[in-house]
Amino acid sequence: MAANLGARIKELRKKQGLTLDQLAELTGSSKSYIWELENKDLPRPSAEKLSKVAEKLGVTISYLIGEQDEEDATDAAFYRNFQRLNPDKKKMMRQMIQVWDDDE
Amino acid sequence: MAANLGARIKELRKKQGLTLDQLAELTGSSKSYIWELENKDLPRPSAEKLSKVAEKLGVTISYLIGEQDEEDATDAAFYRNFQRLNPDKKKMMRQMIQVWDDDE
DNA sequence: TGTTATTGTTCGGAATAACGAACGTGGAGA
DNA sequence: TCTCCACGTTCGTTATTCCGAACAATAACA
Repeated sequence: MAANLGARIKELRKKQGLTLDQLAELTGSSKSYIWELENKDLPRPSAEKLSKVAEKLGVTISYLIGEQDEEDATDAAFYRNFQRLNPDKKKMMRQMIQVWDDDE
Repeated sequence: MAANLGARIKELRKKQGLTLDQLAELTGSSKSYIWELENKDLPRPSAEKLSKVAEKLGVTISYLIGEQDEEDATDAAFYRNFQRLNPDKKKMMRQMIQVWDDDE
């Protein structure tokens, strides 16, 4: 599972110009463990740890685990916008999707 | 962290009328472990396991861990439905939100 | 080049995730 | 009441997480 979890973390970390130590500090982990996440064959981190890492790197856990591909990024962006809507507008969107969900 | 993770899992499981065995089967876990998640003082499940549990229960990991409140969970549910739409419908939703995003 | 920080890597061990299998419990029906 | 059966709980074991601290490599600059 997620043979590329390490690669994704490393890529995002470098993109933000962070060292292992810094990311470790930010996420309440040790740098040796962050290194393991990036380099070990089969990392199976706790949801707690990975959640913090994902948050600091600005992605979701699903993305890191590999359940989400690049294409889903567009959807994720839509979702962030949706969340900012006021309750009335959210409600309208929900109703709309309800209808569409039924056909097909 | 997440003193209520167990409570949330149990609540959602019951709401769906699932037994420990059934949820275990659905998520590739043992029932004894699902029980531990629900009842142990400080469960610290792997992202992998929790991800599957969250998926089957129709919520996000963040919600289970307690980083998300009820409203966010509703939004997340909406999002999952959205993702299942075909591209055309997604596009319409995006356009709609675009307009609404502009005002105010 | 030699020296000093800075960053990355390895290692041993304590804590615990996750399992299977045994055991307890409550409720439906005879 | 007694039996059966579905469901929940406990327990012992193995593998893995996650840590700190030591060690290695790289960068920066005289």
